[in-house]
Amino acid sequence: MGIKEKRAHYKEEFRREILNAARELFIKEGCEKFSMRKFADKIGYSPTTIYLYFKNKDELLLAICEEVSEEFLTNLRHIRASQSNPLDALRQALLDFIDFGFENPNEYKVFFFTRLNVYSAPKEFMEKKSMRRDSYLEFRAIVEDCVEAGKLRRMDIDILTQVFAISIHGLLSMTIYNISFPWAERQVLSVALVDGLLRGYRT
Amino acid sequence: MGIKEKRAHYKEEFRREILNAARELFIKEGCEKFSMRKFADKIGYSPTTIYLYFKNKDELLLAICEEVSEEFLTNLRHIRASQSNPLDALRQALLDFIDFGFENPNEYKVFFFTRLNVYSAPKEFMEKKSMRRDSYLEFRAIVEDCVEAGKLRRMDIDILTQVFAISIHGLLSMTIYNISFPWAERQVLSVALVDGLLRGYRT
DNA sequence: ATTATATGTTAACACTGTTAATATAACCCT
DNA sequence: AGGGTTATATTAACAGTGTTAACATATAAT
Repeated sequence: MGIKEKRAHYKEEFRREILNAARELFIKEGCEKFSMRKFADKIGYSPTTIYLYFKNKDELLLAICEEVSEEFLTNLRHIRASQSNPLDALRQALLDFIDFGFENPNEYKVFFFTRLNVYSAPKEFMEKKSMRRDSYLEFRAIVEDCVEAGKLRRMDIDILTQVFAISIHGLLSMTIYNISFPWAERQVLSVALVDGLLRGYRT
Repeated sequence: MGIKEKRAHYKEEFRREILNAARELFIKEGCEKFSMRKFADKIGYSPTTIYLYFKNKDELLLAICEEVSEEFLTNLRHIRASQSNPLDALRQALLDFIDFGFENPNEYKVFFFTRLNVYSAPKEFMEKKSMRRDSYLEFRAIVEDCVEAGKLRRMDIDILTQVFAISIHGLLSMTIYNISFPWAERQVLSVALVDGLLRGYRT
C-alpha cells in the first residue's frame, strides 16, 4: 500500500472516530443541544479540526443519519428474509420502526429532521446511492410483496409505501416532540395505528 | 375607565400589534429564520422592548400558535355545525387540516413544533384553557359523533382521535420538512391517506 | 414639585456555526 | 540530510443568536 493511500486510510479512520463520538454525544445530549463547539471540546480538539473532516454541521449530522439508516436497512432485510407471510413482515417492520423511534428519540430526530437539502433535489435522492434511499426501497419491497401476494389493495406502490411511512412518522414525531400533550399510552396507540392502517388498505 | 385600566388596555393593544407583526414576519421568513433581533429591527424597536411584552421567544411563538389554533378551532366548529353526516364532517376536517398545512407550512410549523413545554405538564394541558386544547376537543367531538352514529368502530375516542391527528401530522411534517424526498403528488397522497384511515376504522 | 413607575434603549454576556490566518508536523524529492 | 511542499491542527475573528443588567426618559401619583 502506497503511503498516500495509507494517509487517506488514516484520515478515513479518524473521520469514523469523530463520527462515532458525535453520534454518542448526539444521543446523550439530544438533537437541539448538540453543538460543534461542545462536541469539539468533548473529543479534545478545536472546533475547526472537525471542519477538516466534515464540510459543516449538516454533513456531520447527515453522516450520523446514514449510519442509523444502515442499521435500519439491515433490520428491514432481516425481517423480509425471515418472515414468510409478507403481511406479517410489514406489520413487524412498522412495529419495529415505532419501537426504534420510541427507544432512540434523538437518533430518530436526526434520522428525519436534519435539513436533507444535502440531497439537493428530490430527483437526485433516488439516483444517488444512500442508506436512506435503500431503506426506503427495502421498505417499499415489503409493501410490494404484500400487494403481489394479494394481501393489500392493488394501488400505486409508492403511494402505499409513503402512506405507511408517513403515518408511523406522525406517531413518532408527535409523541417525541409534542411532549406536553397527554398522549395515550404508546403501546396502545401504536397497535391501534398499525392495525387500522393494515385494515384500511387490505383487500 | 380608570387610568390604570386604560394603560393596561394600551399595553394589551400594543402586544397584539407586536404579535401580528411577528406572525407576518414569521410566515414570510419561515420558522427557522425568524429571530428576535431581526424582528425587533423590522418593527423599529430594540430587541429588549419585545421582552417587555413577551417573556421570551417561546412565549411569543406560543402566542402565534394560539392565534393559528383559534382560526383552526373556528373552522372545526363550522364544519361540525354545517355537515349533517358526521363521517363527512370528519373527512372534511381531515382534508381541511391537510390543506391548511400545505398552504401555510410556516404556520403549521409553529403550530406543532414550538417547544410546548410551556404547558409544562401533559396533565396541565387539559386543565388550562387554550385554543390548542379546545381545537383538540372539537376535533375529538367530531370523531365521537362518528362513533355515536355507528359510522366508526367503537373504541376509545382519544385513541381514535389521536390516530387521525397523528397520521395527518405525519403527512404534513414529512412533506414540509423532508423536502428532498420525491414524495408522491400531494393531492393523491392526501386522498389515499384519508380514505385509507376512514376505511381502517369504519364499522 | 417630587417621587414612583412604566417604557424604552444601549451595552454586555454567553452562546452558536463558520472562516481566515497562522503555526507545526509530516512527507517528498533532489 | 536539507529544502520545499503539503497535511493537520490551532488561535483569532466574524457574524449571528437569545437574553439580561444597567441606565435614561417620559408619564402618572402623591
